[in-house]
Amino acid sequence: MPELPEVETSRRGIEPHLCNQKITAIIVRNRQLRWPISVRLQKEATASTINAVRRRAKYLLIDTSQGCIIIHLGMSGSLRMIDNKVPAEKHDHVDIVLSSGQALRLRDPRRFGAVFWTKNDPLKHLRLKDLGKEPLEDALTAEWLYGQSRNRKRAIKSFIMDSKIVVGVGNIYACESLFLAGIHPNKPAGKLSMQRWEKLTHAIKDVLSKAIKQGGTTLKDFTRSDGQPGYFARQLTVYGREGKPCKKCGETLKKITQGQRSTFYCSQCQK
DNA sequence: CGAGCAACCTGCATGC
DNA sequence: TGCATGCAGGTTGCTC
Repeated sequence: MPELPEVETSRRGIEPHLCNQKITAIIVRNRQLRWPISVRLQKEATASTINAVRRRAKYLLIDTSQGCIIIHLGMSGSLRMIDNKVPAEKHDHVDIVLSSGQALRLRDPRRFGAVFWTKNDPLKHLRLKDLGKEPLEDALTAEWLYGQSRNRKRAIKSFIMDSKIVVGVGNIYACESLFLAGIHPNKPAGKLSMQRWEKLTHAIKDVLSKAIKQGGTTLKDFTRSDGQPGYFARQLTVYGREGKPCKKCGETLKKITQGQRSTFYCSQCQK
């Protein structure tokens, strides 16, 4: 159930185990993910060498000497490093087996995730080419968001979750960011003042980077077969806390539905 | 442009 | 114990 911090935490966890390794085999037990896994993946990536593990939005990019493996974890995907003798369990769909004797194993019960293979620039891939700004990069500024939001009537929550604008702000962190910035989730994006955009931009960067930092400390060993690599305890202020008191003012937190997703907020703190 | 909805799929909590 | 229901951290793509 990964949002951007989980994906970045996964990236950091697997990177040292993957870099400079040769891929000796790719085992696909079930190709039917969000999009079917191409047979070319096994044919063309086997025997290649891994050069780097990058991230763009919630996509992991495994650069190899022959092309790039693009992985999205969807709602329920997780990655871990395993000893390649460890038997696969029910939802373990893909193993990327390495010369070290380890393998990168993808588990995804709901199969909303995806694995793509491309020989071209992965950033030009159909699923990546129209993605918006990275929230943690300096290029994402309040000024830019303010400009993008002018004359837009969409609810602010749906606006910041739009991956054509800014990537990586999932349902949890959208709720948390809006609370931190004191902005009502239904506020039309185009009506936010520059000052409030500054607060919100800061809140988004703050919430995401703190979650990554926390993931980094909680996630010590990505190679163990127990535990749940990629997941870590979150300290949430509003998400999932409807009916409970606001940690700031004590008001009972509310839950509404926006675009088929649950939104949690405090009607006192967020206007 | 944007709201609303269905779709992809499985697991889990809840209530009867 | 079984069964039905509703919900879940993502994303695409359609209609109106």
